[in-house]
Amino acid sequence: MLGEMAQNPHAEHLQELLEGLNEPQREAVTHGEGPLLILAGAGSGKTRVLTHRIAFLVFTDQAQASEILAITFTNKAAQEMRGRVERMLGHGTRGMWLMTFHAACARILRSEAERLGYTRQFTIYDQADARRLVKRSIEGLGIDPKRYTPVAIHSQISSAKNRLRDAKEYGQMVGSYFEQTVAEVYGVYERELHRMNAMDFDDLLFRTVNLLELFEEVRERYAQAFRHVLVDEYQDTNHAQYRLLQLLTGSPPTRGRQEPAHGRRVSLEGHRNLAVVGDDSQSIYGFRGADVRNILDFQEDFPDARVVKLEQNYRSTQTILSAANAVIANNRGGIAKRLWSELGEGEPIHVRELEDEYAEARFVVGEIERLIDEDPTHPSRSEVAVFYRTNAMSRVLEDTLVRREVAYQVIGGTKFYERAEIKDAVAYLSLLANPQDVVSFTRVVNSPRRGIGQTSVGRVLAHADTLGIPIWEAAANPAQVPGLGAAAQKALARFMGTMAELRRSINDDDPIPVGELLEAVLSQTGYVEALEAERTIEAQGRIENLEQLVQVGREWDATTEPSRESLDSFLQQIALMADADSRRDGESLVTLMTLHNAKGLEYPLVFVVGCEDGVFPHSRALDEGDVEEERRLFYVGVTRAMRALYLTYARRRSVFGAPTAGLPSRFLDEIPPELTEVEEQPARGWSAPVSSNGGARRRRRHDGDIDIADVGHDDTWDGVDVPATPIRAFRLGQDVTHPAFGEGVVTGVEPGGVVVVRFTDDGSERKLMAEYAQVSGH
DNA sequence: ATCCTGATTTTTTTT
DNA sequence: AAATCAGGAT
Repeated sequence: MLGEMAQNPHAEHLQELLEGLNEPQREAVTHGEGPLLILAGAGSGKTRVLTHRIAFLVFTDQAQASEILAITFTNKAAQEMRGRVERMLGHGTRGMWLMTFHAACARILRSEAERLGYTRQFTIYDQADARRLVKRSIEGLGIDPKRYTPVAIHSQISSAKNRLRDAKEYGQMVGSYFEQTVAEVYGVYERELHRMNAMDFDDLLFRTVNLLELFEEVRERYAQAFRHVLVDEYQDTNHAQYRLLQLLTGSPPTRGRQEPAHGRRVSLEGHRNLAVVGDDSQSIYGFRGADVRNILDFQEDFPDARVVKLEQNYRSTQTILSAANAVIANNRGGIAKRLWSELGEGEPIHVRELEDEYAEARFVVGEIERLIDEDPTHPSRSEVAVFYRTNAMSRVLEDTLVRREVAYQVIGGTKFYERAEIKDAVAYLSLLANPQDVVSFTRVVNSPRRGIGQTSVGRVLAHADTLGIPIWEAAANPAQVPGLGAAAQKALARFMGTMAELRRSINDDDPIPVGELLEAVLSQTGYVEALEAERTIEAQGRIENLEQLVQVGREWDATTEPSRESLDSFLQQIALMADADSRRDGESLVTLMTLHNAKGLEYPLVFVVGCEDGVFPHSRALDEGDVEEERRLFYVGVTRAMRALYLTYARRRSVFGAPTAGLPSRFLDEIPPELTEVEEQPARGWSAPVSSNGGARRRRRHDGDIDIADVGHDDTWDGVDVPATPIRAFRLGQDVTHPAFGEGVVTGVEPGGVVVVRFTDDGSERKLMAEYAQVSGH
């Protein structure tokens, strides 16, 4: 290898490339042909290894840029990795396939779609679209969607697809009435998708596997095109992805655990140049079909695989690592590894008990402010991250951050592309691109309202069904639709006239840029006009969102040649966009996200809130006995922290609006006490008005206040029993304090325990449930 | 066809 | 507490 390097024209680059890598890292980077397993503990520099390896392969002429397929977990990660590789190579990497599994599959399918009976304009349905279609399939079969919810059935179908089982195969192995129902729905759903020229997320993987299994020449073509395949986050791959890698790299003979043969057997000869990177301790996507065994069994799959373990951590203090090691040791099995760091002990892990989620948020924000102002290193807000188990938990944090005027960003939750107006606009484009797209049609046909209601839409759908024609064709001839009223006919004709005109602009020889098309759609369909007519702040916000979308379209046009294709790929990109992709760094914003979204990231200062049993580990995981995945998630959270780690829990937290008592997470007990610094709040009565020193000041109850109910456990303070959450009666004109909204005055008391409060902070008037809202009187 | 209201559900986590 | 949904009124 060294001799090879000496003669290499890129020799100086190579040397530079290997400098600063530790021994195992270097081994992984310079590994030549054949299978390679990199077991990369958290913070051990795996992205570095991946990017350096890609550059190494190119510099040593083992692969052209275009011969590399590198799979990452998010588009953002792919983007970042591409940037790094380009800097190392000193030139662009056009032609290198550096993307997510889903994006790579969509791209392959785009060019081979006809072989599977699709057109290249096929639509990609997201979860919500897919669910809607599942619901329709259920109803179409005359099954009560109350009995079996679309969510439950879709999740069964999804996991079947991840296991590469089609409806027929699924139907052959049903073991319960529920599964029998799923099998029937699955069959209808499958047919409907195909008829609509549409695929859901799982199909992207499944259909690509189908394609490669059915057409040996296609498989060969791609297998040869990708001389080197690299996969990041291998511990979170599912069976379909595993099979896909087999097909591309010519992988192991059938493994014992493998799913029963389906489709035809393909000989799996290939170059076997597969390098996977992962950490079984960070496998956190089991719920979505990820199978840790893929990484655990890699050495069985490839007995000749080179295995490299990266155990030196360059990210965190030894204290943080020791805590992580101790916690994860409670999981059984797994690949033994011991993370260590040269960064010194650092500060202890801060564990804090707070009264409720509001106190918790106040503590977190207060601590962030304190650190930014007082810490000698003067960290920027961008160095701070707050993690939580579920998206809903961001709300209280956000309220507090807004009130204290701390700039922040939230990753996830309601995504930009999931907002109704954005989905509508995109659905218009989808329907224009794919005239068979029934889901988009039903979404936009009466949005804005044009007098085409459910019944009329149903008639058009049924008509298209019976004739077996695309929905566009059925709708374009309203007179032929049986039973359609005169008014509906007219409205539909008018709508389809507009659509036909728009469609002409994309089929022209001189195709319209995406940005312009979007603008044309929004104005000609009357969408923006309808919003303007609403004259509400909300509608104004929607219009602004749409303007943003048009801007995204324009940016797309700036980087893409206008062609019929560009609309298709624009739609594909939007469909596969993830929350994590919107992350901005270096903008001095505190970052809020779920623990799942935190994978692969690092921050100097990390807060993990809601460390309570039932919250984290999540109660549902406890029910299902899957604490180990939750523990891995905790492990992921802890190992994101570089310098300081705060773990907080609340004694009381509102769940579904009802106060619930909580106990510290079992994971906290698993951290050796000598690594922590614990501060427990003195027990406190109820949520008293925030005193500026944050102290727990006991408030006296008002004479005449009536407790309607006692909720939660009793706490003791000063030896006096105080109900945890007393419910009180409110009087008009009374001054009150709300933990999130601040000071206010009661302007109304309504039946059913509702109080109306006008808040001084923002002048807003809000109706609050006295029973649940944490309002305290003065 | 559309709007309103009361009931019911929602919280795992996401490409 | 908020969002979604179904059923009924207009």
